[in-house]
Amino acid sequence: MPKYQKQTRFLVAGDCIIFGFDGTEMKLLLVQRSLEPEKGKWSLIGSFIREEEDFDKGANRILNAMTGLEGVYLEQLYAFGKPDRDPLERTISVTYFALIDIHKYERQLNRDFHAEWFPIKSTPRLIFDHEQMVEMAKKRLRYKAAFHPILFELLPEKFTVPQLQNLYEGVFDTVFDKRNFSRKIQSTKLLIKQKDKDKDNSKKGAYYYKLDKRRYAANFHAFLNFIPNPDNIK
Amino acid sequence: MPKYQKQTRFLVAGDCIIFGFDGTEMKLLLVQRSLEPEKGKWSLIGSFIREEEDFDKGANRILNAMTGLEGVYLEQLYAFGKPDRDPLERTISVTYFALIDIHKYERQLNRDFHAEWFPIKSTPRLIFDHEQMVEMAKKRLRYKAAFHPILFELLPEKFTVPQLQNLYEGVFDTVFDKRNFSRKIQSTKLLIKQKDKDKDNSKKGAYYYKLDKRRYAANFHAFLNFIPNPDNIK
DNA sequence: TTATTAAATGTAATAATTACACTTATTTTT
DNA sequence: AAAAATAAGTGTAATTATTACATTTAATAA
Repeated sequence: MPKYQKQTRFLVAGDCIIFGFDGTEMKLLLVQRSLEPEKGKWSLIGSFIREEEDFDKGANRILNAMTGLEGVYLEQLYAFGKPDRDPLERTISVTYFALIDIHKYERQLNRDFHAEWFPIKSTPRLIFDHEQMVEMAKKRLRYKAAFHPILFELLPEKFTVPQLQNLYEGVFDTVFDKRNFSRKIQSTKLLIKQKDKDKDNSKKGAYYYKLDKRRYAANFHAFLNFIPNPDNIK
Repeated sequence: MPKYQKQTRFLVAGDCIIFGFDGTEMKLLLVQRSLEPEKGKWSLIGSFIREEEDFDKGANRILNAMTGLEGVYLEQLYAFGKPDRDPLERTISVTYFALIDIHKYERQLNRDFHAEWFPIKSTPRLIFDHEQMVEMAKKRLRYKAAFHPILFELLPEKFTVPQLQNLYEGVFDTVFDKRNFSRKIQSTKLLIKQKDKDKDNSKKGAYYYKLDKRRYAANFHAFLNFIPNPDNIK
């Protein structure tokens, strides 16, 4: 192992795969790249990691600059490092995936970038290896959601059981029996029923629920096996 | 987002958390560091990533240099990037965990390093953030092993059911009922019973089994929920 | 008032998990 | 040669979780 002095140093970027849910389908927040190469093409949101910040901090900075949000669910996904992934110069990308309540997103916060939500089922071509990153993020999200109540991070404070089911169905790209789904979700005791209903999506209206945040924090790890077989589904 | 030219470049290392199983307990392969800072202290096996290689290739190179092995199970764990994790100069570490058949390891392959197997329950102090890396690797291994038949990677070609149970008990730091364990492992149909027995560990002897590699490859993802609740165990 | 829509709810059959104890093969001891 | 010791190997019943499946209800629109 040689001395530090002889080693090559690399550019390191942070890229964020940002998921949102509009009540009906899963979406991905993308931007049009503002610099060469590939200027104007669709891209994940990213930036170079700065000298004094770690990856978590960098990812939070990137996310905040683009959405104005703080305290968002953010998890390191993978480090991508093919030597030629950026044709201009070798750049490592440490990727994070984020789950945000789409309603809290402030449109066009950052005037320098054109950002847009795309349904995950119809995303545009992305630069470099960003499509591979998105695929990996989708897979990781499925996995995590099969074992932990992570998808609540995508919902507003008040939501209905049918909305929740839509969300799970979107993530797992399947349909669930609503009686079984309801029983299973209720058995977690994470939901607190509200007095009022959402009347926008049906005549009868569906009761609103709130997440029991205390239980959520306490049971996050104990939620395992919500979806028995995420790989086998469908 | 600024131009590439203004950005800082960082050193990037690959570090490997290498697990082995000696038939009785889980072990970790560590080396005494050969360069300053912290020269002579125990450390994970690592090296700087080279200009032309990606992380997977780097991790394989590191592993091969230290053990002589190829085609080993190797999986990216996490990218560690605290600015001060290496006091000499900021260095990113992309970590990998490896599962090897300890019997295939050739002792003192590399004369430059003093490498040693430690029981995972009694490892020495490690340099930098390497202990944190090991903790994360242990946790990831548990998770993965709860859902996929990954632990076979640690076993020799022929092994007995009691050995396999020891392995699972070591990884999950618990004990299982041997009747239930045996039934569950047999139900996967991944084991092929041999005619001969291992007589070293008991008077009666335990039948050897081999892994059905075809089924293993085909069902790796479908093995889910072998251990229902890895977090809750014990 | 009737038709329409989506929400809410229960039960029986099947499958998976758990708890639990004795017999067997072999070697070691007396 | 018999008895003791050791770990391997095996079965069953009780409990719990999962699946499959259809009707009623509340509210609005026609």
